[in-house]
Order: sequence, then C-alpha cells, then structure tokens
Amino acid sequence: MSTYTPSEIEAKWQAAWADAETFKAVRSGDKPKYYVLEMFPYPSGNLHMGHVRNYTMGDVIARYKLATGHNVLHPMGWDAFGMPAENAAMATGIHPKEYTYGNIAHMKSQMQPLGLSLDWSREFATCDPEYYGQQQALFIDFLAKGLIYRKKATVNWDPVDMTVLANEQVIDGKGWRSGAEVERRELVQWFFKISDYSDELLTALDGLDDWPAKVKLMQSNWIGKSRGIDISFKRKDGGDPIVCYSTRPDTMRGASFIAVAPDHPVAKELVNGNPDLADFVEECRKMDTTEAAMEKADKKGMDTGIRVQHPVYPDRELPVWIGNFVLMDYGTGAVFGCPAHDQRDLDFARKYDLPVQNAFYMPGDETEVGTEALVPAKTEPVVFIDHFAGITDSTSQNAIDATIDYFEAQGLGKGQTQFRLRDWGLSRQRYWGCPIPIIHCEKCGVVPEAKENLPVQLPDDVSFDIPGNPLDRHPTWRDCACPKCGAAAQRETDTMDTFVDSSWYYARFTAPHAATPTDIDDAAYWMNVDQYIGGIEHAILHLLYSRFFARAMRMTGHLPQGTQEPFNALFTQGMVTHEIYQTTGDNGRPVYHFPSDITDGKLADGTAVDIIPSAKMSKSKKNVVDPDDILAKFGADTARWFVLSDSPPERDVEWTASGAEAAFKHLSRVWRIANDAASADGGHADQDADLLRAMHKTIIDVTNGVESFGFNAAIAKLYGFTGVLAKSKASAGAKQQATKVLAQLMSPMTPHLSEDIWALLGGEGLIANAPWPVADESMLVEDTVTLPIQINGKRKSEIAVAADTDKATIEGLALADPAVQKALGGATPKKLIVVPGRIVNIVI
RNA sequence: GCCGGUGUGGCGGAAUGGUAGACGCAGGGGAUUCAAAAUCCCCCGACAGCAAUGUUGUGCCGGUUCGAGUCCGGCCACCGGUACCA
Repeated sequence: MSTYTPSEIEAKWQAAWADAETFKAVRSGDKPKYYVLEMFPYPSGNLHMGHVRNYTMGDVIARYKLATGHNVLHPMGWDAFGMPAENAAMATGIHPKEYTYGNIAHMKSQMQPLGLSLDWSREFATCDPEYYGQQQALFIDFLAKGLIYRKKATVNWDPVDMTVLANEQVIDGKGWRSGAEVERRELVQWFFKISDYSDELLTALDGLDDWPAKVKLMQSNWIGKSRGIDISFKRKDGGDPIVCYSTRPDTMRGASFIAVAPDHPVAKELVNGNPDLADFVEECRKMDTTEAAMEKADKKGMDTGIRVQHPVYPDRELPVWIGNFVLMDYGTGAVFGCPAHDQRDLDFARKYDLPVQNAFYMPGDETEVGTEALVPAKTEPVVFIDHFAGITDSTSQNAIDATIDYFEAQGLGKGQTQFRLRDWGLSRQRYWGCPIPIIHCEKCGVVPEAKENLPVQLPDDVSFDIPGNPLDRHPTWRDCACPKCGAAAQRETDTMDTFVDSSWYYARFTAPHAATPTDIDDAAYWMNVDQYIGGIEHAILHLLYSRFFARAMRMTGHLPQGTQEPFNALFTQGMVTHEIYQTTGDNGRPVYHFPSDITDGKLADGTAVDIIPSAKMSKSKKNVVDPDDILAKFGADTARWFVLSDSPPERDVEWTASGAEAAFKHLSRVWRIANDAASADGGHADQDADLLRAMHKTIIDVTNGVESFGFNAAIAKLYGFTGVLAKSKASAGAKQQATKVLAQLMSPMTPHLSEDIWALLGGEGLIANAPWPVADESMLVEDTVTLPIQINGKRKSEIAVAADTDKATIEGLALADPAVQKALGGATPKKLIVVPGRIVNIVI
C-alpha cells in the first residue's frame, strides 16, 4: 500500500475542481444563494497563519453550504492601497505599484495550494484602475447627493519632514523618521456625512441578530447617543456668549469654571494680544491627534481672563479657561467644569485652585468633596442642594430630564441629542490611494471630474526620495481642463482613505467587471453577504463604514432598495498572535527581531531580548510566521486541519510549531483506515449497529459544530469517531459506509484527502458536490443513562438507570446507593433534587 | 483615560447552571522490532496514601443557588479598538 502523499493528492484534486469549475458562481433560480466572504487581505508580501486560519474558516462554511444545496458565491480579492507600499518605496526605491502587484502574485501563489473553494474569476485588487475608477464614480454620486462635504480638520504634521503623519507614524508624540515633535495642523479635507446616519446605524443594530453581541455593543458605544443640553453662558465683557454642551446639567450648582478647546474661536481670538496664552495654545498643539493621547495626557489649562455669568446663580462668576483636554470635535468645543462630581474636573480644580462645590450629597452624608469626586451611578438616589428645577430627592437620571425641561422653560438652554460619532474624514495626503476625482478651477471653484473621464489614474512616474505626497510635486499630473468651463485647472492631489476601498468591495464582487460600480441585477441576486468572517480588530471602523456605504449606495441607486445592511451574519475570529522579540536601539527606540534570529531568548551575539507575549502578528514587529514551511512539509489539508483544531475560532491563537506534526499523523491514519476499509472483507455484521450509531452521532455533532463555528469541537468529535472506526470489527460494507461519511464530514476541512478517499471507495462524482450526510435520529436513542449522585453538590457516586425511569424510582435508587447510605448514616436528607437524565443531588 | 473582550493541568483547549479537564500536544511506561522509524496499548491537575480512597482545584475577593468554570458585584492581569495601521 502506498502512503499518504499530500503533494500528489492535492495537486490532482485542485486540477479536478478547476476543470469542473466546481466553485464558479453563476446566478441560478433553482437553489438558494449563499454569499460567504472573508475580509480580503492587505497584500503585505507573505501569507501568514492568520490568513490561513481566516480563509480556511470561510472555506469550511462555503464547502458546507455547497454540500447542503446552496448556490455559493465565495470570492477573493486584495485590499491593495495603503501606506506599507509607500514605506517600501522610501526604504528600497521599489515602486508601490510593482511592490503591490508583486506581493499579490506571491500571496496568490501561496494561497492557491490551500485548495480554497474560491471563484478566482472574480478576483480584483482595489488598486486596479477598473476598481478605483468605479469608486471615483461613487464619490461623485455621493457628492451630488450631499453625502460628502469639505471642512477643516486637524492632522499630525511633521515639521522636519514637512509631511502629514498617520497616527501609527507618531511614536510618543514624535515623528517616526525625523524624531521631531509632532504638531497639529489644520487642512481642508473631504468628509463623508456618516453622522446623518447616526441614529439609523444605531437602531439598525437591533436587527442584526447574527452579529456578535460584543460587536453591536462596541458600535453602539462608538456611535454614543446621549441626551444633553446646550447651555449659553453670558460673557461679562459683552462678547458672544459661550455655549457649552453638557450631559449632566443636574450638576450645574457645582459648576466652577468653563473650559474651551485650544482651537475654540474664543481661544483663537485671544492669542493675538496675549503671548502667554499663545505659548500655551502652541504647546497644546504639540500633541498627536489620537484620543488615547488626549485622554492620557496631563490635564493642563490657562485662565483666559474672561468671566461668564452662572446662568442659574447670576451673582456667581465663572472663569473661562483653555483646557488641553477639551475636544473641539465633540459637542460645542466648550464644557463647564463641575469638580465635585467629575474626577477629571476635580483634579484640574485642585491643580489650579478653583472652587469645589457640591450639587448634591448622598442621603445622610453631607460631607463636602475632598480629593475624590462624588460620582454615584445615575440610577442612585441623591439629595440635591437648593436645586433650581425644584428637585431635592431624586436620581441623577430623573434630575437631568427635569433640569433640561427647566432650562428650556427659562430660555437658558436647549435640549440636544448628541452623538459621539464624527464625520468620516477621507482625504489622505498620500500617493498610493484612490485619487479624489475633484478639480479646482479658478472660475468654477471645486468641480467633480466628469464621469466619462474616469478613472482618474495615478501617474507612474513618481519618486519617493523625499517625504510627502509625490502627486503634489508631480510636474504635470495636476494639470487638466475644468470639466465645467474648459479652462486650465488643477486636480486635487489628495487620495482617499483606504477604508473607502474596503467599504464596498463586497458589492463589487457581485459583478466585478461591470461598467458601473455595481450591476443592480447581480447585486439584487447575491446581496447581502450571508456570512462575513474577519478579525475582531475591525469591529468598529471597517464594519461601521461598510454599513454606512451600503446605505449611501442604496440612496444613490447602486444597491437595490431591499439592501440595508451589507452583512447578514458576522463572525469575528481571533487573531493569530506570536511573541515579539525586542531590544532597544541607540536612539531609545525599540528594535524588533525575527523569531528565527532568537535562540533561548538571546540574539546570536548573546544580547538578551525583551519578550512581549501574544501580540498581534504584524510585519513591522517582525513576529509573522510563514505557512510555506508547513505546507511544503505536510500539505494543505494538514495546515487547514491544524489551524481549525487547535483553538476555538473566535479566540486568539498563539502560534506554536508543534501540533502540525500531530495533525499530519492523524490524516495519515485516516488515509490508512480508508485503504483498509476499501480492501476489507468479511467482518462481523453484529457489530454494524454500534459503528453506525457512532457515525450518526458524529454526523449530528459535526453538523452542529460547523453551523455554530465550533470547528475545534467538531474536529475533536472526528478524532473520536476515527478511533471507533479504527477499532471496529463491523462488516466491510458498514466500514465502507462509515468511512465515506467520515470523508464527507472531514471534507470542508480536508477537501483533498476527502476527495481521494471518496474516489477510492467508489463515491459518485466529486465529494465537493455530494449532498451532506443526514443523521438517522432513530439510531441515537440511548436505552440507559448514567446519573451522577451528588451530596451537597459534590459528586459521590453514580447509578445507571433506564432512560425512561420516573423520578420516584430514581429517588429510591439514589437513596439506596451504598455511598449515599454511608453519608446519610441513617438520617433523613433535607432535600432531594432529581433532574431527569442529568443528575441527582442530595442535601443533608 | 475610555469602550469591548479574555483568564481552566506542563501546553492548546472541552464542559444547554448539573460528574471540571473531552480531544490533541508534551511527558512517562509497555507491546512490536536484531535495532530503529512507523504503528498499537496504558498512565498523566495538585496534595496525602501501597492501594481503595480522601482533600483540594477553573486569575483574586465576595454574593446568588440544592448545585457556579458558567449568573451577579468589586478587583487584578493581559489582548483588541480608540476615528490617518490594515
């Protein structure tokens, strides 16, 4: 007998699938459609185990759905624009286009041997002009419908390299290449009006029954609907009033200062005549733009000298400060500080010696706030001090509502529903992205490119020897004719955020070469995605943007009216993690090392490295593991089996090399068992029922496992059934039947091996097209059950009873059990709990 | 900081509120073999005990329950996101 040789088997069956076009998706009326999609990869250069895990999961679903009678669409493409290509261009001189398409070719060559059931005829890369040209058409249509607008926004500016930096390129407030302190700078940029859909995107979460609750919760918190009030504070100097947004107007009695953002109009108006203030605002600018940096920074402020009047207690005067912790993007860019009931405000007040005054006490405890703010849950009753809205004992929740009513009635403020969600800035000052199809004409202003001139293609003749956007300094690319008046004009040199590319690719897969962004008939047939699979790191941004795009595309006629949400079901897999090996470089910055360069925690020269456990695999951190070796040594089926078997799919998995060997041994064993079964004769027919009962049980377990993404549990059951089959003395016919079913149940995970076994045992056609086995439930009824007996919740014994034994009989049997008799010592139990088919618990 | 998640043997992990540790890895022992590889069988949380068995045990503290890995409250650690990484 020959041995299990994956290299032969896998090439053979991949060719068979290709010849039969088994996975080509064609619209059809006689089967229900099923669209399964994994988040498409960024072509970083090498496939890593995270990809293998992700695509194998999707493949299991796709193959299972094919076997259960669905017309399956399972496409693949490339999220191909992005910064790494430009970084590579700066580092090595290779052109981003060459880098990207080279990486795609290599990764595709690594992906194809995995035997994924993909319809490669639909493949595209987002950097294909055919794709991004349609994206430009979408931009123009969105703009026409008022879904896109321009405004000023803050970016990270590297004053040495004279370039905009991504948040990732800012390390401890400094530019990653220049090391210069990053500044904030305002640029006019394009925005999607995603905030128009805040309420819609929030309420529609309720309908996403097959999304993980955690993702819906994260999105809900991100959108952040809150009810509050805009309160106007009159300036003593007669200037325009300062409007503060607050969700806690019930704490107004304790308001002791106003804080405005450093880029608030009030601050801007003052810096001219006040050098100290100007210095402070300048200092506030020297911080990167991330929320985390803002929130973690020391709270600093400076008095502007402006005083406002307390709206409820007119004889009280509040100072107006500039605070580095106030965000211009949220609310009105100004807040009132109530130190007694907000820890951050309290720290600020103590630091700058501002008054602290309670608005309420806890019942029976009139202690004034010291170093810890009094912040009870909004549902807890508190005692308000001379509350202006006529409230004394109340929860804050009720007091907030009453206070808003009071302010509105008094004409002091206006109730507001506020969302945390901000509009989506899409402009990027970079080369390797989709050009924004806009022309700036001296006469006509900002004009969208005419659709017949699309795609606006990126020029190839660019250089990356200096930082900044090469489109900006290209000698001729900007020059064009105004589509409106025909006069000489200039193209916009900003490109689009790469999140735009990935916000509609799922729709493009339904008609990847249509002359419009989508073909409405194809979209109507294939949409929505029935099962979407990807990393939890995309829980908010990518998924929220895609949900917005589906709505915007429907509004502009690019998706059918029935399409609301893009993804019916979502599964978020965990990440493949690996230790990071790090040393510190001369400049104090971390230096990363490849796992292959580390022996026993040391570099070759003996330098000890810091080990950071379980971090997301990332090329820049050099902790990526290549699947090539595994594939070369054991084949695709082993790699697929292993990544599914070792860990629950929603959880992170720490990559280790051991285990793949065991997976290979197991598949070799299955191969041997199948060959034995094929040549078996004789056997004991009286053993058949036991084998077939185990088979039917396994059909149920594996089917449930696949349906519920319990792949590791399904595989554990398959191990168990393989053991039963190996030991079985049943007749040849029963063994062959069981082996064919085993091959079928394994086929979503190990498609090549399964095809081979199927063919060996005379299965009809391809196993990929064979209908999924159905369990005979009548074979699963158990005659007897074993009931554990607990005494005071601890297991002491067990009894075997007929499955249909009534409670009273079980009670009698349990009490008669020697272990129970011993524990009781003649006493009567206090309580006796019998859960039929489950357990007996005796309380003594 | 804020939002979300995770925590179970030496390791990956299993367990509708019902026998904690399925299945696999690593380790130990044995069979087969001239020997090895491959394969097959057995053992394998900790402590005590020759053993039967007993005690203990799911990050920490507390609670609900006949019964908690699972539910609730409070902590700790780690991971993801934090709007220009993808």
